Amino acid sequence: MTKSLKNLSRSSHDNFFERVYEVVRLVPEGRVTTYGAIASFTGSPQASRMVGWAMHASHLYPGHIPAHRVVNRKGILTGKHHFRHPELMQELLESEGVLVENDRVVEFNKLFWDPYKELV
DNA sequence: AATGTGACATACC
DNA sequence: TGGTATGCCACAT
Repeated sequence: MTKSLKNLSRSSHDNFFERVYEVVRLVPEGRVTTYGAIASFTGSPQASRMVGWAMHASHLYPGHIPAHRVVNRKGILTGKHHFRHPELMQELLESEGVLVENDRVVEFNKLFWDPYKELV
């Protein structure tokens, strides 16, 4: 993908992105959440693509954003190719105790961290 | 200024 | 069951 994203580094005013990052940062180790859940929770239920976009740009933002804990609604590691190397996402997850099999989080239903349920 | 393109999700053929 | 269309929003062209 050809997007340099360099301009994002100046966007300290990006509410949407920041709210996304805020939620992602709250995901505990050993748990995972989804693009859709974050989109809903941040007020734009249909902006899940933007959450993916935010993850892609997350390395340009201050602080640590555990982008590897965000998967799609089936628990598939759709974003793995955007890490430094394709297996890093899985490695990070497994280092937290999240097992991954065929690019899918094992027991995704149990490990799913729903902001609505957890952040009341 | 307008159009295309996504680490997605849903609704509807 | 499976492809297509669309919403969302930022960025590239």
